[in-house]
Amino acid sequence: MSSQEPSVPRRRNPRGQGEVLKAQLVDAAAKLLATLDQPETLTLRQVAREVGVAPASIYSHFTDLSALIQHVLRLRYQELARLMDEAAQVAGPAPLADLTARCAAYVHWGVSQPGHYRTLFGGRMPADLVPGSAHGAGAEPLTAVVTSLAAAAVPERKQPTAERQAQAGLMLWTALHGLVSLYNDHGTMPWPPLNDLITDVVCLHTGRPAAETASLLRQHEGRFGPPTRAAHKDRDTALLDPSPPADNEHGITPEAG
Amino acid sequence: MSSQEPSVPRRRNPRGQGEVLKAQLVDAAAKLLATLDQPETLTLRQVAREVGVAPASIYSHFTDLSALIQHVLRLRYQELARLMDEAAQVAGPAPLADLTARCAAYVHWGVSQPGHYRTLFGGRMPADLVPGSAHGAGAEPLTAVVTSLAAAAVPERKQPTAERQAQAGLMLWTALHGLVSLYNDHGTMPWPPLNDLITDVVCLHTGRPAAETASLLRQHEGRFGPPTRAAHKDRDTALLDPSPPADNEHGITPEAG
DNA sequence: TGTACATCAGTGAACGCGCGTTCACTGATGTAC
DNA sequence: TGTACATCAGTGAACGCGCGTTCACTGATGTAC
Repeated sequence: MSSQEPSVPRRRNPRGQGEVLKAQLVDAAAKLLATLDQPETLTLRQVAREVGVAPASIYSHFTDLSALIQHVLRLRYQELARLMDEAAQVAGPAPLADLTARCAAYVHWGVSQPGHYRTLFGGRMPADLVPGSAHGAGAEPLTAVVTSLAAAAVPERKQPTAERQAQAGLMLWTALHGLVSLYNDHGTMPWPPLNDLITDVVCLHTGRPAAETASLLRQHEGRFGPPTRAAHKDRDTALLDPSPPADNEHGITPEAG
Repeated sequence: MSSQEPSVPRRRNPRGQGEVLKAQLVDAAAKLLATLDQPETLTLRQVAREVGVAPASIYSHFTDLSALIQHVLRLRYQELARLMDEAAQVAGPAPLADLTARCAAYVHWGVSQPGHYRTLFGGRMPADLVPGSAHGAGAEPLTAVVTSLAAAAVPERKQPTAERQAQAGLMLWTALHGLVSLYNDHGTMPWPPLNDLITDVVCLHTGRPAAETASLLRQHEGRFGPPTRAAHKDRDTALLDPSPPADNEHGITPEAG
């Protein structure tokens, strides 16, 4: 779709504005990572085509496709951290509100940008493209969740040691990650509304009643767009219930029989 | 390592034994899917090399690389279903024992065969290689877990409607999936023992006390090998704690700074 | 005011690679006569 | 018992593709004299 733009062959940037192309490359790579069915197959030539530039031109700005991708990665981690922090600020200082807001922001970001989520947390990028160190920025938002969970848990669930608190946080993170991953990868399943699932996760891990979390979640309505997925892949798999539900907007029949 | 075997150039199978190569191809593909860092990049020529055969020879037995992979997929789903059922049989008829056994089998299979787990549940195989329909066999073991959970939950957690039971099962599955995925993808993190995490998941989702599940899990010791990962990737990422713990067998320092 | 020059922002063609797929083929072996 | 033939189980070379990377280059534009 955006692969050919021969109509406007792109004017060369004026002298001193070389950085403009760099920004365009970052934007194009981000768009492709978000869009591609398999972000891990992103190629240097795809980025060049997207911008309308010769493949060799990328080397003026990045040593590598790897350097470009890592640049985008860092931006996405920052974006996610910012979104989670903003949601928490809107929610107010109460621990459960803080936790709910952060979890909701994480999940909604993950399902609205499946390609980016996969790139950051899917562990699928080739090691030579994205070394482990590139993920360091992912730690910050997660430690915030651990802290928040420790404060929000119901009294009889409070974890005595820091180690137990870390494990509880880890469990919450694995739950959120599993939710986003399966939601993105198996889109044709008859999923309940996303907010119901987020409510469930938060309740399970804090011990707080569902009504409390659910009403907190309603505060955020509109912040993350509609509670249902925006872009639906019809290539996805149906594991639990292969027959499409009648009254569900996710019920697209897979054409592969 | 197994890429070159020119010493024994492979004897052609005798007449009537053409199916032998077919089995070898399936074995080789399975081995590569289990071994490869990125199973989704498996190529037809890799399989041919692994067996020591010309790439064209594969077409005598499968129309496609896709057909070969789908064949392997079906076998893996069957294997996982069998392992979960066997574990449940050993555990006995008590609902919590049944559930714990199935969950433990799922998680241990997933972390002992990261490549296969990714292939089956990672949602990463290109759509043209693995259509959604190929995952149909994954439904059976999961519905068994849903049933088991509905029976094992503590009285005040019993879900009233079938719909709510399905959602509870979905949540349990997402938790297990998140656990296996993160464990496999972020191996350098200081993970607690796997059985502690399985215990946590089962407790969170049933409401049963931890001691009960933990003792049930001990029954299975030895069934799944040691509770710690067998093969450790040092390319993995460190999200929560980048510094290697002193007394932890997972603490391999990533060399990428 | 004119002009030589340096620099900037890229280009275009080429390279070698591994890939999926095709096609005509080969050589051993069983079988009919 | 001998021999022509059909079949089986593959092979080997070639194709066109997209890829990352390299290299010498081009053409506009600012700057020093």
